[in-house]
Amino acid sequence: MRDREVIAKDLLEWYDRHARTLPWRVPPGGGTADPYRVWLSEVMLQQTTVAAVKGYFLRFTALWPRVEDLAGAEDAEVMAEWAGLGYYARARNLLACARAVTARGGFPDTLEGLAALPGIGPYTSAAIAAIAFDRAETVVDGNVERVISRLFAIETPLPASRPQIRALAQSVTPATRPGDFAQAMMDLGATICTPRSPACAICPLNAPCKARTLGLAADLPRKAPKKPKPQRQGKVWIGLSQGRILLETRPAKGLLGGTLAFPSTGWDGSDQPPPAAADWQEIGTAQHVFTHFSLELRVLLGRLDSNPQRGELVPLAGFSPNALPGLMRKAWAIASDATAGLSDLHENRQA
DNA sequence: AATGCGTGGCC
DNA sequence: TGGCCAAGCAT
Repeated sequence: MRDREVIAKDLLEWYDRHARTLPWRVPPGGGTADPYRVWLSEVMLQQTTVAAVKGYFLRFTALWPRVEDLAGAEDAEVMAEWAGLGYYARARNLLACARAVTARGGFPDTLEGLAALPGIGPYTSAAIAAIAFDRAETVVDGNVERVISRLFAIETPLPASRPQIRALAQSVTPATRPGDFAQAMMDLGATICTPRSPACAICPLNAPCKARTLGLAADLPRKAPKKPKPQRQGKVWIGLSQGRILLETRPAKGLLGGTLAFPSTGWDGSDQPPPAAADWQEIGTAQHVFTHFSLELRVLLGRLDSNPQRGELVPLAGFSPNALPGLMRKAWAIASDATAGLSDLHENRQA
């Protein structure tokens, strides 16, 4: 048996004993999983931790058990359920994908067919093809990049090393149980071959691992230096009027695209006046860190004198901060604290 | 090819 | 505590 085959065999034996139990997962050797659940979980897991995804996955599948159910949901409903998970383009693409899949009568079962759908790229198409359709596709995500970089002691920094990593990952992908192999690589990366202080002593691949042999495991993969994060500033207006609160749906593209939000300005490239005349008072500052900048958002609270020029007044009784993205939840929390004595806000807030 | 795009947890 | 990191995709 060749070295590369031994790697797959040893990893699958480890997975048979140590696979994590996850809501979207079929036990090792249990065959293929429901493509809808595989797809939904993989999209949610893009750049997102398992711990953060679990609750969202359970709520989505309870609300929409089949892809046809999700396809029939309203845009705003899906955005509200996604709120807090981040990377909101995923939610918009999720719905577009569900509708495309429903229109064509089910998920395509090939890499190329899957990759043509919105929100499904090289990683996700390979994951669905392998896990749901038992195709011998090679899945390359952040875990696989780390495991392969160490296994073969690749010292070229990411992202330049990607082509080499992909070729080596393909060379260890087995023809049988490709889905279990993909999930095994990810479990290994998540639990043993971790970014810092990898647990080489209990790793099923420690014998063939070149980085371990060279004492380099914790130093790989090397990465190109990151750019500094600029600091941005902005304002957000939380407007109240007769038991209603002023909200708007953000433009479909760009920062927090398509999410429900309080009107704001200055931090996202926009430069806007207050959305309405009101006794605006600055009550605090929300601190938030996005992928490529940090933000100080000054929170203004006011009672409207007249109808707003943008946004929509929504009854407080029908408003839940859970439908807002994280940044806007922080702004709301500041307003909520500042008005602890005001009945207007709190009689409807059963936190 | 490099950049834009969230959030929470970790040490 | 601030930087780093997590099952990437679109453009």
